[in-house]
Amino acid sequence: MARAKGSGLPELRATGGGRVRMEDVAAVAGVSVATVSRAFGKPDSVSPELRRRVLESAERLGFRPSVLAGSLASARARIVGVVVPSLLTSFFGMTLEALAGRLGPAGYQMMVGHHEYDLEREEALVAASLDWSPAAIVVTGATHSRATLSALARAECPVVEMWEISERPIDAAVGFSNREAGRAVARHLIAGGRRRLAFVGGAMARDLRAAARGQGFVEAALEAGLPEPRVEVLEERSSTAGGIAAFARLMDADEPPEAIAFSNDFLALGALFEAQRRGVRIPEDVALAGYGDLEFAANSTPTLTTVRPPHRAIGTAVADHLLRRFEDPGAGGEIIDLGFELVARASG
Amino acid sequence: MARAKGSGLPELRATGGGRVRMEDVAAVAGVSVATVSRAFGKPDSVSPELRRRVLESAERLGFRPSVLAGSLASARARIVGVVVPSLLTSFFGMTLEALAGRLGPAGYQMMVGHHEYDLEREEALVAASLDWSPAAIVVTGATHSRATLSALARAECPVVEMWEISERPIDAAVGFSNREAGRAVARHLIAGGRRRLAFVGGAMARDLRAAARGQGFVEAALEAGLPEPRVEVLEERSSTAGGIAAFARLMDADEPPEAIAFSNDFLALGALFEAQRRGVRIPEDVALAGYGDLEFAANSTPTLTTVRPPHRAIGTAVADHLLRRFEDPGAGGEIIDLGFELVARASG
DNA sequence: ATGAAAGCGCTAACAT
DNA sequence: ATGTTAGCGCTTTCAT
Repeated sequence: MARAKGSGLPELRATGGGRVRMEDVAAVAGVSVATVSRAFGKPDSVSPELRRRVLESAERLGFRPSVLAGSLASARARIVGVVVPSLLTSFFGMTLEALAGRLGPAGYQMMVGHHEYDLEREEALVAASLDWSPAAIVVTGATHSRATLSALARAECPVVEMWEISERPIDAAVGFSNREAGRAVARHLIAGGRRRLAFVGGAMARDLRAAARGQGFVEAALEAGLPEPRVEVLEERSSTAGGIAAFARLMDADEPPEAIAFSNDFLALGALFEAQRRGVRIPEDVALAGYGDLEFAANSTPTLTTVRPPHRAIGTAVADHLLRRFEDPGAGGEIIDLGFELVARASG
Repeated sequence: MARAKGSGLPELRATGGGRVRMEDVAAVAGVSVATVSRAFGKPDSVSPELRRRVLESAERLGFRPSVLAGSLASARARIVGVVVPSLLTSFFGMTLEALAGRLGPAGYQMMVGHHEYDLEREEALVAASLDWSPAAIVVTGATHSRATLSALARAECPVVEMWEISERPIDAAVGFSNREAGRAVARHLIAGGRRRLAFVGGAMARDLRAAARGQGFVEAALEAGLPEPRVEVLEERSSTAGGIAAFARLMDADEPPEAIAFSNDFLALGALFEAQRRGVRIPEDVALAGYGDLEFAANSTPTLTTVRPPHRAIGTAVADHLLRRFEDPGAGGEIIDLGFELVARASG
């Protein structure tokens, strides 16, 4: 792969093999590589005339800076590693879209990984992300393995934990209190006159935020002087099938609950399906509440009472926080509580 | 940030500032950087003894190779750029999870971007991906802008188009025929004795695969000698709200259809909700069919007839195809038709 | 099997 | 404002 070296003649390079480098652009524009680099990186530090010439030459040659080389030289890659539990739910999808929506235009790419609520896999993903010297790393939740924690603490970039807020985050946290969300649902159901409550949680052993909601739910019931709610723990996460099974078990008990809260709207949807089959009236016979405020919750028959987490807002806030810190490396982490919203509808 | 240079003493480096480089590991292990590089990159080319020493020293120092530097030096980054329309539906989520599930263990990271079915945004995402010199790039669908097409054609890496198969893909294609899927639904409904058909499509102007299904649906109806199906095009994609509105419009018409196919299960779910409200019996009064075989389709009341696309299989097949080509750079693109499955249930 | 040395393509001091 | 010159931390010939 022959290539003209040194102060080349300002000719167009032959088509074909070999990538176009800054050196080539510099030669054609009649400037140094530093100027070309500046014209792209900090346009204001280059005179309008030269900037024009550089950009024009670059355009003519079809030059695209190698972000790999740029990252290595500047010791910072415009990558943000994002680690979420799953790519299947619209929850994290919303957050990712909001995140990418702000990060993309700012020139940052997302490197995404998912771990199915497995802390060991999270560990591997965090390590893999860190290997790229990312500009920042975003993880989900406030609970991590020892190794993840120390890797994150050692990281030379901003670290944000999202979807849950803890008192002492590693660096920054953006989310809301899942426990409070659980309490809010219980209080709402209790205010509706229900006394025998139940909670159905999907994969709470691994999904610690669902577990936190369940915990808050039970707490609030006890504080209100009600009998301890029955808690059904499902193996799977968020499936209508799980909701159907749990609903059936609960309603077939000697003393069926008067209200059931689910850790996910899909679970509640399953209960709606099963209630319809059984002729159980919602909310007359039993009140139902979900979590997530997925699109169908507002349109089901009956419409579903649920909790709306700040999915998009989390993504936007994380992005804004990071962009601010990229601009001002002096800025530190912060805790941003975005809250949640209880959406009372017909089901309970 | 002081750092010992030259042939250092084989001491442990001081804690704190500065990253551990191969040079440090080499010094401690008493070998050259080349050997350290080989010990990590091609372990078989290093004697067992030295390999052990290198790995041990690396471990002791907490050394992690800079993949940025490695990528630059070898001119290939272990990144796969993946561009999907959306991160909100489990369709692409499934594919992404399957893809990451195979690519991750092989040492490749996914760089994900979404474009909301906007070909211009796809163009930008493809360009941004290419800037990283990825090992491969995966895009969704077979239709792209001129610029995207030429950028992809010029790319020095495998390019795979997924979720649709075309006769002449840019390089490789993994998916199924959306048009055939539409035809299959129509044939199924017709076989059930329905003659007045309708199709409800979400955002078909942009979601070209949904449009292809609609086209196939209409074609099959005409071929069967039926009157041309009414086609309702919705602005939004896949919402129960849209399904409700379309169902209402269709059923309020002078001659309501005997069967309705939707471009998405959520649309059909909305119709189910609305039918329940109106007391319209499914499938007695009107048959309903969806697309996607989302989890709830098997559990709704009534259960939903739908088409199951090979979401996971697409991800796995794309990953396998790529991994094969990474091993054997001589291998070329291929067209992999994974088919789809019509799942007949109670709704139609 | 191992080492020496030359880059990979760019950024960032440091000069001018 | 622009150019010169070191690297960034690896991989990879090419020797030995």
